[in-house]
Amino acid sequence: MKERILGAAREMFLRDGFEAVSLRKIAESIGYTAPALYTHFSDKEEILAELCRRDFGALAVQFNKLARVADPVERIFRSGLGYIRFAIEHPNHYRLMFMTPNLGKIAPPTEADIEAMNDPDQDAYAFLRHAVREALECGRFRPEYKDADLLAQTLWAGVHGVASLQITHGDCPWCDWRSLDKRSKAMCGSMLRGLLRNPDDLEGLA
Amino acid sequence: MKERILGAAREMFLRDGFEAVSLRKIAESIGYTAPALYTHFSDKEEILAELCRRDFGALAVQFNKLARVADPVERIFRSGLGYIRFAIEHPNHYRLMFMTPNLGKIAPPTEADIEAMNDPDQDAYAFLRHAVREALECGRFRPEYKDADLLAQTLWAGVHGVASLQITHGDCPWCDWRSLDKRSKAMCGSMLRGLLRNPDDLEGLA
DNA sequence: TCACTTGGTAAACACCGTTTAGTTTACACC
DNA sequence: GGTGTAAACTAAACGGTGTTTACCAAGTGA
Repeated sequence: MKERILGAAREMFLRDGFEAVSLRKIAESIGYTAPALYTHFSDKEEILAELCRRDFGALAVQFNKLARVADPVERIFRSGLGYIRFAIEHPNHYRLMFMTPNLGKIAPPTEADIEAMNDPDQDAYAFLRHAVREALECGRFRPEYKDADLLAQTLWAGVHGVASLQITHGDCPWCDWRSLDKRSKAMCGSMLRGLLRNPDDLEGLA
Repeated sequence: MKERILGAAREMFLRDGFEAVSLRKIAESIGYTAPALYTHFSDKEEILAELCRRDFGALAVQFNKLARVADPVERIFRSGLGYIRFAIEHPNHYRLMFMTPNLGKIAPPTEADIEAMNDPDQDAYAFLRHAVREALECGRFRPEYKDADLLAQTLWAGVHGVASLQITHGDCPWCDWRSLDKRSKAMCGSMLRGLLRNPDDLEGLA
């Protein structure tokens, strides 16, 4: 039934990418025929959307394991590096979740979703925002930065930029890339130092 | 002939996106039939690649007009904001050029391309690297940052992150985005300040 | 027993990128 | 001038796609 479809679809999407997987192949791999999928999903994109909804939580779990550090600034720094590593280790998964503009048409979040969105254990963005808020409350950031959401969104954009450029153009012969490790640390280091009230807080991390 | 194909393809790609445009529609719009395109291009992606090759230069031109500022740090800051604005004003164009992983298979750059790649007037990345190098030579950056390419790539990734997240998830009901303007300035401001030897250099820009 | 829903199939529709075969055109060469 | 050849184009087809339609079989409640 529904779970088998999602399982097969996830495996194939992650291995071959969204566009390379056809409904016929998904159906065949679990012994069904293509139109059968339409009794459970309204179209191909809804399968993708359902997978994304579920896997956002999994990313957050990995996040929490990865970055249980007392100091919020160090936690943000490590989260950034971990985020990029996650993206590069699961490029198709990452592309599915953060580089495909198909979430605009999915249903708006339910109340349960909103609750999960605010739980740092279930949502990676909430995890980041929580750390930012902690650092803000300790007065670690410069006084002109007060909005935890703005800062979290900016930090997220920074690591997303490194990750997505690597995924789409990492092997482009036109680009003379520095190593991904250097770029990741330069991004997390420079962005964070630019936010900090005392730039020396970053000593020993970069 | 070839120019008419490219002209029609550019217009349709930018209006409807790469996947939504079929070879038949391109051909029909200029009075040809689909297989005729294969006389001039080996496949659909080659049309895209040729368009990208040409339009990279146009972006650089817009860049040069936009940011003729003496101070290299201010120039970098303004370039970043201009870059994001360009991306958001031409989202399909931007997606074509920087968010589609199809440039790996196009031919490696020729000698003329390499020359253009190093000319700040013709290549936006060279423009950015040139400004970074200038700032480096003036001793504006912290001593641990010495590699102009690494810094240029990091700055590029930062603005690309803001732009691409806005394009793919800008109207996502799950995300409670701050304004694009705030996010752009927070990105360029924090990243640049984190690189600067004297953070006060940024006063009056943000 | 009978209506009705559920979950599936086979066939078809309208496309897609691409290939093949054949046709027209123009131009170089003996 | 006749002829061979290459280029530019078309009509038809191939295999594939997401999706719809029509139909069918099993289960369920009245």
